[in-house]
Amino acid sequence: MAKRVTLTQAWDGNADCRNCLIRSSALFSGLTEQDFEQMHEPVEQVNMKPGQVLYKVGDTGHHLFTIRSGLIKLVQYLPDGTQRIVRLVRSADVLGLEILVGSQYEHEAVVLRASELCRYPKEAVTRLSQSNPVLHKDLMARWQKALTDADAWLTQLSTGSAKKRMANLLLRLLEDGTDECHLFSREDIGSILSITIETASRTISEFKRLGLMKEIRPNHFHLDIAGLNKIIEA
Amino acid sequence: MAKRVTLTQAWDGNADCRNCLIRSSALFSGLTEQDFEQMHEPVEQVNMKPGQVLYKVGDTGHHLFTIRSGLIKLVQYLPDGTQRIVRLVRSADVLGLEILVGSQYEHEAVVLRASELCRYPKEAVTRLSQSNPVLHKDLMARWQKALTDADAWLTQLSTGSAKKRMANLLLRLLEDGTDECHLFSREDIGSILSITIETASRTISEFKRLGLMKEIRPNHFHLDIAGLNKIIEA
DNA sequence: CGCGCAATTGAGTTTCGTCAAAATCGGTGG
DNA sequence: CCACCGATTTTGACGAAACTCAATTGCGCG
Repeated sequence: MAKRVTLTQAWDGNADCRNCLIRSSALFSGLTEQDFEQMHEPVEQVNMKPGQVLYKVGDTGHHLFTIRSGLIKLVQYLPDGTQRIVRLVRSADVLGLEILVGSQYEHEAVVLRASELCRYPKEAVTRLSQSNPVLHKDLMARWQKALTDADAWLTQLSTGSAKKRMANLLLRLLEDGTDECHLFSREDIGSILSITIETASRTISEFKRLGLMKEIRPNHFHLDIAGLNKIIEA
Repeated sequence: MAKRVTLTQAWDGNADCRNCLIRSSALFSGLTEQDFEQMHEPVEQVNMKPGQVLYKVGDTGHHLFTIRSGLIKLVQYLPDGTQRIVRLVRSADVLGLEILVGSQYEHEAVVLRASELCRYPKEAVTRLSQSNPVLHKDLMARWQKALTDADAWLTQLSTGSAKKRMANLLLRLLEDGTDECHLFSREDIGSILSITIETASRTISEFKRLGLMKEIRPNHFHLDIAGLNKIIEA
């Protein structure tokens, strides 16, 4: 699953980071050649398929990840055993920041759509974040983004009626630039919105009936953006 | 509201930070004398009373705060105008981290219980976080704590039945070491748990009837911790 | 073709929100 | 000290929303 990169290639990796097509998502785009030479372990690229688990709650973590493409869910479990999805991470987000502070992951990270990740050794991130101001600033920005996302998750997806929550989720899943979106299983939708799969299904059916969404192909929808916004504001 | 401290006194402030009784809550406890000398603006202590507003959403922020004592709510507003409390901050927490990245506060910060705060100039924090490894690490730890809190807020206070949420809230409000807790207005409880004030009131009444909580003095309760935990796990 | 799993739909129950009225609390002024 | 006022809280009755349990449909895959 992880494509090994040798130490010399790590400098190629450097070039990769600095010229990365998805530069905004690479953590190490601001690093110098020196920085890379001091790394004991190279940055590796990891490709994962839907359903695979990147890490679990309580795993001792040695790596952080950024997402180049794809979609991953972060899950936590409640005392009564049910699961709750607390965040979706996608291109330009980081996974595993928590291990810079503690040593264990706090979520279970499960792949929803085939994903390309970059894997960074914790030790290197810790050390370089102190010496490299660009990485330092970038790291803070990503931490803050995660926090802002968490707040939005709470206010948009966990507050109000099922219809409002669903509308918010749909709009949030819009492929950028279009008015289309992919959906995933009703079970995942349920544990995002904190509703049952039946309510999720019924709400979607109702939206289809109202013309707020049209199914183009299985789980791929065209959305009536204005209409959904009306529901949210109502 | 802000007690001015002169530049010379800022060095006293240094001593204060380093010997702070609530050391864990002071941001600058790891700073050197040099660090303090380079500061253009001193650290100030701010005292605030219930109801006062520390900052609002969109305010341009020049200061971060730590809480020495007291309790503050962070509020965001929904599209339909209702408000949602997204976090409670208390001793050892930081407020306003977001301005290290953006420039505006993302919440409205309102005092719930009389609070003593330390106020740090953004500029100093930004600069020192790069040069001082202790502050650097501390800052990351606090950012992560905010994120962990946000996740727990979601799973414990925004998921499940009103009874479970209320039980979680009560246990979370326990004064440490005791089995007692203060409550605040039903309206605040409502916008923490995302329920109406009526449901909040009814749930509390029911808990009292079941002997899960006894009102010692107004809004001050003795809790049946084991009993409340049973509700959560059910 | 049929099996298994996910999604949908239906019926009945529970929970929660809404609207309205009563009770309680805190403070003010007579 | 008490009476009165406004605001908050509590309680009640009703309706709407969401959950539960169950049956049905639809779909992918062997």
